[in-house]
Amino acid sequence: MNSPIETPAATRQSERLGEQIEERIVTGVYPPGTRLDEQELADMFGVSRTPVREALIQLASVGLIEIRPRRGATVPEVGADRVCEMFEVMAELEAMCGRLAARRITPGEQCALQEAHRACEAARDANTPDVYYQLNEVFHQRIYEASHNSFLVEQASALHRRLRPYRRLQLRVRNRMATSFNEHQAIVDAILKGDSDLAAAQLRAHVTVQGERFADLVATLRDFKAGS
Amino acid sequence: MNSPIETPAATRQSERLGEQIEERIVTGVYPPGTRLDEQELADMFGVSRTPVREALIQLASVGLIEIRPRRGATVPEVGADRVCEMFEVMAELEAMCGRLAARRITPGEQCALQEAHRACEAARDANTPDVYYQLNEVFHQRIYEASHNSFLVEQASALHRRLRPYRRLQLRVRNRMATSFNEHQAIVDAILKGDSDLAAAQLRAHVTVQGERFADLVATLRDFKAGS
DNA sequence: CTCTGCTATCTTGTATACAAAACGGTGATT
DNA sequence: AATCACCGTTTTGTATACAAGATAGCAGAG
Repeated sequence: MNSPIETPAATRQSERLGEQIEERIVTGVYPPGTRLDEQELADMFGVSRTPVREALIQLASVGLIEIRPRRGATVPEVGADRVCEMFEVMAELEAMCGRLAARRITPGEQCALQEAHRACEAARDANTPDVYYQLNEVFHQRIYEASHNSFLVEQASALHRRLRPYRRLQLRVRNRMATSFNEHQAIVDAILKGDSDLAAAQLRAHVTVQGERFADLVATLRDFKAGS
Repeated sequence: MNSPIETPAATRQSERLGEQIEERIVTGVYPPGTRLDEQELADMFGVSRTPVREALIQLASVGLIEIRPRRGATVPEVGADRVCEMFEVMAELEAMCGRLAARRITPGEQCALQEAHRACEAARDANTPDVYYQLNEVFHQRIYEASHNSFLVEQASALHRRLRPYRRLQLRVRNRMATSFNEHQAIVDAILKGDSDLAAAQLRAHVTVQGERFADLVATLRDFKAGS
């Protein structure tokens, strides 16, 4: 009934603009520190400044950009430490999803979860990280939904989305796909077994690892920079 | 250094408008279902529609109002079940704050926490629920900050703020103040002892109770309505 | 009498115009 | 030569004007 992605009557320009700009931010087209000139964006998208401003305000209130009064909008420098903080919170949110899912998951959702899991397995076997990455999103989304807490689903999804670029960095780390899948397996087992504490712990660890990988990566980059 | 309330260079009108409107929503001046007419608000605040729109968009992206394209902004009917979901998430966020605080709190923050706690005690002894309510906010904020995760502080603060009206409902429930203070005591003890698991559990319970109280209240109201 | 279709009005969404503040550059002074 | 002050330019913030979609009321048909 509800199609997963719906933009039916998204009549509002600013909505679309917001998504476009967000896309450019998370994909690195607008790297941190970029100044977002309203007129420039307006010209680029062929609209006036008004919808651009509305889009920027919306992005700002989600934390994706920073608007300082009278000084314009900029893509914030997201200090690595802050990203780690976000992973820390994400780990807890996912753990919570897992805990609730283990207790509340319905038979239908069990099937959906296993299906998503098997799809990941196929991507692993095919050694296609990009596909795995996408299916991984679905897998986690299934767990969110199984928590039967719509507010939690929204919060978790939002943060997950915001962390996407940093997770993407680790895509091709050695064996990451296989390791990730094994962790998924343990998570699925725990949830289906109804062991909420175990599911929470597994998910927390699964996400925490991602945060640590990110920290490792940053540290490596820093050393690289210092050494050059 | 940082004064608790600061609006130093809040040059942007929409910022101020947003706070004003938010205040009216959470205090019930604009009850759920209210239609927020842009022109009306503009006239009321003596500004044009532009800043009003910006304020509304900001509120919408935080979830405080709902904007349906071409159909205006309304204060959403927040179904009781959704509020319960929010309390469920809040409990976990606070638990996380407690867990981290127990591990990371600094001596200075220990003092600040105890100070806030003693202030609550005074309010309890004076039997002044309104004062206790305010000091309770400070107390929880202290714990947030002691987590040393600024992102978490932001998230927790935002949700805490959003749940304010529902927490307020329980202010004068019998013995609530005394019970709350006792729970606070256990939380403080756990944090100062450095027992992160205990601190998390205590805080989770402390918040969960609030959610349950709210559910009780709703159920009571429903029965009352049905019986009348 | 009810239901449907049209129209008038109102409200939202977007564009443009105007005011004020911040930024940059130039020139004078020490 | 360096620093500070002043002025012009640029950009944000707000107001107004205009276009298009939605709502409500009325009239006519069944």
